[in-house]
Amino acid sequence: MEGEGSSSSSGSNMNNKRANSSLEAEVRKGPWTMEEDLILVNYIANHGEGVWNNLARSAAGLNRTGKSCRLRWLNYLRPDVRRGNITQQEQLLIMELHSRWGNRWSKIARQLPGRTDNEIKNYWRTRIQKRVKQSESFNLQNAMLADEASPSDSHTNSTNNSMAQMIHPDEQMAINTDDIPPQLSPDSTDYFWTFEDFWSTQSPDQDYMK
DNA sequence: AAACATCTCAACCGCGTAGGT
DNA sequence: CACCTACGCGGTTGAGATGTT
Repeated sequence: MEGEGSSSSSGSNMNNKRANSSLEAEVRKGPWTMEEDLILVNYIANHGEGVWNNLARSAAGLNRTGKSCRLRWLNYLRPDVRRGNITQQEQLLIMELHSRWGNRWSKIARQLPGRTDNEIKNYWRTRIQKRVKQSESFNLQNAMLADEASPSDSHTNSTNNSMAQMIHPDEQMAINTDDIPPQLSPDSTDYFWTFEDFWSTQSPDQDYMK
């Protein structure tokens, strides 16, 4: 279904070293060079973005697929791409939107100007999801301990504090809980989690970045 | 200082879908 | 309606960076 041959090459032999093989004349893969970036930026400056396969064919000196060009532009070269750490505000928004929409990264990214779906997806997987998993096991341990200590007492009550209580007042404006449906949409069950899960692992002054 | 482990993120792939013929 | 092409999305990979022993 794709006209640019993505299916014709095995994913297991596609890094930079391999790109310098005899096949390079056909299509380059792997990390972009500064020269390639310049060619792409100049071409888009002159012709506008879109029609990526045309671009890939027409831009002299650029032996990339249209798909690769699109990705490079959208995720890295576009002037309005924000680079650098995700702010705490952005993090909260990502968490809220993910709880609402699941892994709809491009949809989430549209709510964060300058951030790309790829960046948000990576951020979620490497930072947030990791903490959620940690907190799940942590909560499980706590639950077991609580059951041993006082079987009649519900340990779940402790997680029923509203998220607003745990978030700095400045950040509460980013969260409109009225917009959050009572339950997730059916397609988001893979990554169901709660803010309580996340914040239970955080101390107030903790640095969220790296 | 070296070896090993873990993390990050740019880039790839496969798939679904929209639009044109 | 069937087919083809192009685009966009989400999942995954792996090289390089960073941390730990």
